[in-house]
Amino acid sequence: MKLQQLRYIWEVAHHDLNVSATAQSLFTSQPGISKQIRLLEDELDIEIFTRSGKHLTNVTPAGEAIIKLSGEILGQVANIKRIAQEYNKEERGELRIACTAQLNRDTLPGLIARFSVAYPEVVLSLYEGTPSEIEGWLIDGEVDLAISNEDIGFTPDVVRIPCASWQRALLLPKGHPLTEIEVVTLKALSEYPLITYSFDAPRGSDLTKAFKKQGHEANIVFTATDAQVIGNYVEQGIGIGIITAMPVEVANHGTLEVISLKSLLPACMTYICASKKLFLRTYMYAFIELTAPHLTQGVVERVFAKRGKAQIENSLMTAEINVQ
Amino acid sequence: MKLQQLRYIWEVAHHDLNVSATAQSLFTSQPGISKQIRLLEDELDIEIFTRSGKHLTNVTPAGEAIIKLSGEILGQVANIKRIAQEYNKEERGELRIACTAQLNRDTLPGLIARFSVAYPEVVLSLYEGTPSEIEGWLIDGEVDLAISNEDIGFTPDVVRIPCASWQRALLLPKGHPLTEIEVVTLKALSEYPLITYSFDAPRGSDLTKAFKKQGHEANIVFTATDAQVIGNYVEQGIGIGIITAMPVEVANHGTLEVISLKSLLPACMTYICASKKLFLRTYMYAFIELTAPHLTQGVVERVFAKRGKAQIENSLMTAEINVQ
DNA sequence: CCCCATTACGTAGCACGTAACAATG
DNA sequence: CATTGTTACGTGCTACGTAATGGGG
Repeated sequence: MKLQQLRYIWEVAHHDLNVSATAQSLFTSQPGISKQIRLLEDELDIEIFTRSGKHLTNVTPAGEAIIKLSGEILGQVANIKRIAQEYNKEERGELRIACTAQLNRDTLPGLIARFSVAYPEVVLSLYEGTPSEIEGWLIDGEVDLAISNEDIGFTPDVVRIPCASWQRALLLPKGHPLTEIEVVTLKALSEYPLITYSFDAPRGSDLTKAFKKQGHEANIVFTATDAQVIGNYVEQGIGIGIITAMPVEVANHGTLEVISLKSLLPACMTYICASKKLFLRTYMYAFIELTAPHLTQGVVERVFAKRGKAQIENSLMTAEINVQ
Repeated sequence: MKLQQLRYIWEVAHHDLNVSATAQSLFTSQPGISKQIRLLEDELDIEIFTRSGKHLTNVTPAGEAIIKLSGEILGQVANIKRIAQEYNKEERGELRIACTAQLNRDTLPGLIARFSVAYPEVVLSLYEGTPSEIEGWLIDGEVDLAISNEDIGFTPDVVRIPCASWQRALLLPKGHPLTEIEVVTLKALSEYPLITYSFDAPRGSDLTKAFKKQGHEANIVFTATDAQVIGNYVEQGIGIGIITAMPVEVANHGTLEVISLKSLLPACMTYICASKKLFLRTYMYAFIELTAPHLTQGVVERVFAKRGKAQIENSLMTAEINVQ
């Protein structure tokens, strides 16, 4: 059994069982992969993939389990490399970050700018996806850190640390009826078409959940990835916007009005997540600390040392800083 | 990076940094290992071992971390092989069991006899050691299952399942003063020299703890590995014996008397343990079930699926059967 | 002076690439 | 017929073993 063989079966399984495509992405030849997989199957005396003629059609149950373990092994091999680099005081390294579209526009650019000044030799890769996709990438070890503002990190092997919370706000055209009301209610909001962020959280957006909880239905007619776009459509009269009160300003000052929904909707939490098995390099701790100043290396190390997610949440909710 | 290189550094670290001895135990040449370690160190650009002249003298901090990860990787590789054999419906396999001396004499022979009738093709290895040693073997993956009657399994990655509890009993020469007393107390026991099992539990024997709890001191003058030997020395008048009321009979019927200590000392619990990361083959489940009939594959699977030791203890203490 | 790790060197094996082949849709 | 996996084959690398070398205790 060779590490490459494990890598090959893992990669093929993650390339829709297409060996040719896998070979291309690994910059090697297709027969090489084919042969190594065959050799591994011979050695283990088991079929990992089912074949129909000249096509890989499926993964056997045994293959399923073996590919999963292979993924963990490859992750630990990557950790060994990280450890070596870290003790070697290498400034170089790699940092793969996943985030949602919203954060990608509003929050990350600033973070990344500051990070890459401090660590110019770290190669940054940024992946944008839905919370579900992000969670999958974390589990598969395809990204190192993830930042999300919807619920994420329910898998036991993913550590989730709350790093900031944002109040929501209502974005209205000037003179809209709701600007006249003293106290805006969910019931009132449910009577207007809403524009908010695109989401695809594995357990549903907490916005829709908040409406449901009071027996109303959020009538979301349009979603966009960032506040600016939402503002534009509010201006067009498509609906009223619900955004997070992020530090970035919406440019449409003249024609729009912002009303805080602090008492009406739950705060929107931003989480930073990583696989519990990841060996964290110094620059990774540094990046986490950039997202929230109280998340020092010591704090994060303690979170990772703990088992059981409940403990983690408790220990951090108290330390959490509420950024408005 | 090759799997063999990881194996080599792990084995060398577990052979007192003696490369020659490691080579012998792996049936390979010493220069081969030496070279591969060097190659790995070159590739990672880091020292794993410190050398003074021609001797390996120490493990570097980085080496420490890398060797630990290597151990986990090798364990998962072993799991892949187990998975392959299992799905291949192989009857063959390997089962390495660790146990304490006491269980090795009194309990295991019967278990193993029954097991090897059911699974004649499984190669059994039995390792006898102190609870501390046993725990180390489990963590290092040098044994698959462990059975211990002292406290063990405090490491987070070790699953501990109670499988039987035994009452303790007093072994006295006929006509001994204690046979006249209606109710034996710890205070009374503390006034006689005691003979009991050898132990080396990581947190101390629960026998001595029981005495301490009531402010007395157990005056243990002699320890032996099994009840038979203890009986012989009780017969010699060296002291009075404290044994577990195991199903095996002490042969010295004529000259000795047995008094139950059920109400005086806590029951002695026997645990079966395994690394949480171990892939359990069918015959391993079968062996566990032999130790306690209520530990069916389904029950054990559920225990392994859970995280956090607290949950495990709770779920099982209730299901536990009290064998007298 | 013994033990031990490293260096030197030769060989057998194997991973990988190119090219031809076969099967699927 | 285009795409994809397998077989065939040649080559260059490398893991491993034997033998020789050198450093410590």
